[in-house]
Amino acid sequence: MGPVTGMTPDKKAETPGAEKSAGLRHIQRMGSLPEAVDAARPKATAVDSELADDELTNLNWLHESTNLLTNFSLGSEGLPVVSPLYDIEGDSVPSYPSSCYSNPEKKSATSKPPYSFSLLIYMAIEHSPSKSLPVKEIYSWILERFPYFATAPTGWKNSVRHNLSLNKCFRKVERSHGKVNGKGSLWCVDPEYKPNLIQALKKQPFPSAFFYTPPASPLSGSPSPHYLTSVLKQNQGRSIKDSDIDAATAMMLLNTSIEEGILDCKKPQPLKLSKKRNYVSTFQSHGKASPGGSHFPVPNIDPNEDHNYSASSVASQRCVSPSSVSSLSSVDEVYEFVSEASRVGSEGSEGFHSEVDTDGDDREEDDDDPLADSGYTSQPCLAASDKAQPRKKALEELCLEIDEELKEAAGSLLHLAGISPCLGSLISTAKTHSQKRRRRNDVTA
DNA sequence: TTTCCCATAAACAATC
DNA sequence: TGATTGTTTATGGGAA
Repeated sequence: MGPVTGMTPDKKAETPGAEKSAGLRHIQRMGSLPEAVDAARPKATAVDSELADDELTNLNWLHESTNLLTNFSLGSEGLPVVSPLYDIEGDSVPSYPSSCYSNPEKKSATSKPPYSFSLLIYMAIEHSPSKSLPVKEIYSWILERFPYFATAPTGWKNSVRHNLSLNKCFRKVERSHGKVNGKGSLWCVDPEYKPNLIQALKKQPFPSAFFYTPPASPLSGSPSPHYLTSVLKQNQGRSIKDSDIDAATAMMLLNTSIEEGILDCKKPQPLKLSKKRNYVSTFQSHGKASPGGSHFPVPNIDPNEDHNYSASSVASQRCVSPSSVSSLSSVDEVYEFVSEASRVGSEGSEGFHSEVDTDGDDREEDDDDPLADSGYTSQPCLAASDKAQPRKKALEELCLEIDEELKEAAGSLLHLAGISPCLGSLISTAKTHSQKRRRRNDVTA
């Protein structure tokens, strides 16, 4: 077979519209959880839903998410959250302290990851620095994150390859000439389908631990990741730029960060997640797939048209209306919002410990971890003790640093929320404003 | 019950 | 030659 840089003839044979439809529908289903996981998955309480309704009308979600982002890469026990992609059932990369995952619900490493192969591949590829990986590397990545596959029958590799070949989301790219090792091609995510994959990710049902936030935790009052994913959803149809995708990936990471932070918490109320087949089509060109796909509705790409989601859908499928997200009616509100977000974010970090990579022997890719890209990988934590006084200056610098990161995070989230990029400068200004205010407070304190 | 999605298995060819 | 990679087809289970 000669070098192939595009889709297979089979893929090309389909009409673009049909392909998109197919991709969407397939992705709709990609988040399916295995029964075992589903059984342990929490169901949303009515209160959760109501809160979701209320809170979706303001920017609290962003406020809180900024807080969350502060702890982006910090587990509840100060352990690094290098990746969100561990088995969400609590399995961890062996090199990590098991205490981090000492969850009563923890299952053995034989538990199957709740991600479809498509998502696993997507995450693997997105996690790579070059956003492209050879099959072997994809294997490795999956194995590293999901020990389940270490003991699973080898058929999963076949499935991975099968997915790569059949799934329109993935594209084969030729390795650069002069390659030294390896055979086969690199695989990347087709940008055209990235939004679909992101949507699949954000639709990913999460197990119980994901959504429970202890009231007293620094995440207290934080909206469930669903709030964030709702915002993502709001933008689902837009032409998602790379930055969006990075942010979406960040959200994905955030979700797991939340998980990490709550694994030790009591069992949460169940979260009822419903899935609707609103998208029609398939990534896979199975013979069973409807040919042509002409009868498939065009995927909804208009953020204003949310009819892809049932009004009765759970909070995770609700969208934050653009107006609500953009409800900052004044600069002061923006000031207040950003300032508060930054302040809370900085303070919230107190509850989290220094991120020390206890797993330095593995994954050179950490350097390219999306978390790192987001600037949330590693934030030293200064103990709040008497000794902190001489470190005040350092602490302030740290706060400024964190502020900067928060600003970026907020910017990304605002962008995702559909708020005009012009707000970025506004946020910048607000940031300065908040910093000055904090300094004043420090002085008075 | 039907339809669709997904996982899995298998066969086969091409390439290293 | 064997292993790996990539493609394709078939099939069964689960969910809507």
